[in-house]
Amino acid sequence: MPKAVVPEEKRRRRRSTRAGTVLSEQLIVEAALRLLREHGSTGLTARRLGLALDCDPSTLYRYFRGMDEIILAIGDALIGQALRGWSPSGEWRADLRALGLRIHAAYIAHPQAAVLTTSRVTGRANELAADEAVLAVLHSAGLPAPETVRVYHAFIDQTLAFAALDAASLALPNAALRAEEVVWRSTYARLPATSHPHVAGVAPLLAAEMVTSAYPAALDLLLDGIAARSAAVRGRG
Amino acid sequence: MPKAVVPEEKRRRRRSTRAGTVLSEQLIVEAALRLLREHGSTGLTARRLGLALDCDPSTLYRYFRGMDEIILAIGDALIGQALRGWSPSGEWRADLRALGLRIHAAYIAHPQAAVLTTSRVTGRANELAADEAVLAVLHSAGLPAPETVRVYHAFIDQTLAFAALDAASLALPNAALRAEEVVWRSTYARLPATSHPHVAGVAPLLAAEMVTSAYPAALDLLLDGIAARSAAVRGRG
DNA sequence: CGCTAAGGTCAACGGCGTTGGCATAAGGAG
DNA sequence: CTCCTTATGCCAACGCCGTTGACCTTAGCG
Repeated sequence: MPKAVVPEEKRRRRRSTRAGTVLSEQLIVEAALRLLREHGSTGLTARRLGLALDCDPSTLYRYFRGMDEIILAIGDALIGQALRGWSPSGEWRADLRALGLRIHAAYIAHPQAAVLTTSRVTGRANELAADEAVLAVLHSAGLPAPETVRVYHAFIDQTLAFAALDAASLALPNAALRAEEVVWRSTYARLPATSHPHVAGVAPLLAAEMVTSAYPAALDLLLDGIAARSAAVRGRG
Repeated sequence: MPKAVVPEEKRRRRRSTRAGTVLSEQLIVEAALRLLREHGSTGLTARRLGLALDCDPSTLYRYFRGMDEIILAIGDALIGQALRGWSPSGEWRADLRALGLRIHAAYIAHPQAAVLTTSRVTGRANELAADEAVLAVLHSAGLPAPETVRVYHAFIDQTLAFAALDAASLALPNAALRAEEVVWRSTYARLPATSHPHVAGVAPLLAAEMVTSAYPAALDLLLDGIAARSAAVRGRG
């Protein structure tokens, strides 16, 4: 086994596999994303990856220290996509909203991958860029520094948390997904008004609401909260 | 293998294992929680559970259809703990805040278990009771029904999503946890002001803030948002 | 008291991540 | 053009995993 994996930019000798293809980190990550989409969030295995790339599973260890490092590389790719092409407009509320929706959307576009990566912190370039962008936008809202940091934390964690939660629903195997739908349509819709009056009272609305993501609504509520504090600060100051 | 697992309340014959202990669903769930706490969120395996209970792993299949059903039973137990002893005060904001913090706390008390269960919907009794409680509280805030449902969704998903995210951090293996700490103290704290001025500007505040949960702050912002809308409705109505 | 079947045990299957040893060919040095 | 080094591929194996089918034993009912 390699004591240390050769970093991608230092690779000189590129042998081809028995099938003739030449491997690379990028190729592996792309294959992994494909496997995840096709086989679900538990469908990414070294053996399957080897099968998809037509190489021996152990070959992967020449590129990554283990399966976990492959997962981190996938997460890095996702967060990179989120901010690609974004630039601030100068209006803090619109910018914060756009940032949140973009990050959320990037994860949701690959739900099975998101499930594995959303709660991992890497400290890599794309993550840092996102944090800087959010703090820059908040700066323009005019809050004092401690409040800014608190709001930043709430905003970024809420975004990641909802991405993880929504991804988990989307990534459920079909069988489990239908089981959940059945729960909503049968259990919740037929709940007797005597025992659960409030649920029963809004059951049809619930059935329609719960199949969508609550993130946009939660984001807007959060932004309302920030706006209220920002206004209060300006009123005092 | 049993075609159908005998439900707990119908069990008559209770043989003891070779070790003399008599099994039950509750005993198994308790052992599972212990294993999770001791060995991390990936440390719950049928073989280990058998070892802990001093029985053959296959015996577990007399009580649960598989590992996944054991995980659901664990989740059910957690959400049961969250609401035990709670009762509404009548003041919607205080009640909603208490409910959110209680559910969050119940999951956080068992982070390794929470990681496995937070994003699962079971439609079981405790889950329904929690939903009814939240809707009842929101009803007293005086929002129109569609708005109530939207706010309910945002509230409950925010709570579960943060519980999952925070649990994931707490449940990290010690090695990974220290690695993340190092990222915060080294990467973020030493970021040059030229490339990341806003991060650099609040770096010390960040280091202190990011090791805590953002849920209370995010919850308060959400409540602020709800209060603003509730006030607007009352102003119009 | 004797029968039935619930609930225990055992052995085995196929799959997993990971590793050490080995073969081979890429690419620099002369 | 040839030789040497070593990066990078492959193979076989280890010890886990969840799950299953066959078997045995004993609790509890008639």
